Amino acid sequence: MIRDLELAFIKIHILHHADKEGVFGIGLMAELARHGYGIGPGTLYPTLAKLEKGGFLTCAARTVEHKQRKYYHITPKGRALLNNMRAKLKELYQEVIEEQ
Amino acid sequence: MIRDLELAFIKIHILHHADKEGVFGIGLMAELARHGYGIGPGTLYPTLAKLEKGGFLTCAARTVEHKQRKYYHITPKGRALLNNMRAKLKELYQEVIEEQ
DNA sequence: TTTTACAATATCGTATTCCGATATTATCAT
DNA sequence: ATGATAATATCGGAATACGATATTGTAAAA
Repeated sequence: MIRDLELAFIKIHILHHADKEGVFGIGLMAELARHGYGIGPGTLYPTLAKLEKGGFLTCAARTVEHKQRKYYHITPKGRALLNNMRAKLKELYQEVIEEQ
Repeated sequence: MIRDLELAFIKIHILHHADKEGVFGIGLMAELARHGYGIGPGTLYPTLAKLEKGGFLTCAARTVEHKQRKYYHITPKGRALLNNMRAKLKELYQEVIEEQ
């Protein structure tokens, strides 16, 4: 009932980070935890897979620091979604925070 | 995959409006449509019922303009949630919009 | 070469949610 | 009473959430 609100914010975070640099599962979990968001592997990995399947992210396996990771990057379609959400976020911010 | 992002924003909208004044189903649908959000009765009414059940909104039936409506108002618990989401929204805004 | 340890990703099952279409309820005018 | 309209409620198939568990890949130790 409430959780989905956080999850939505988490997804926007993911798109935003995937726009700036490659992101991978565990790294994201740590980054999100730093921001006060909790998400476990059972939710995050299927989410990344769905974002890839939907064409918003691309995936490339790479070995870094002796660890096999799947790095995700944003696609043009993903960037379009992100920009769309940015616009909605801006509007929501203005209504819910600025004008009270 | 994407829809839930909009839905989260819609729920925050609902809480925000229910904080300012009484809101009811169809009125909300029109208001949200004005903001570019689409939500049908099959989603909105269960959502309102769940928010009430969760203790975030209270409900009072009233007859206005010859129409029987169920007006929802925010509760202290709902306001706490709203403020929590406001804080997260602010943080997200700063990260995703301001600092690019 | 096997084994061990560890990091990273993937899957499973139950409970919950979404939402278009349809049904139900309430009110007033005729 | 009857009809018209506004508002709310319900149904069912498809999709999602997520803790717990399993699987895969890498490198150092035995």
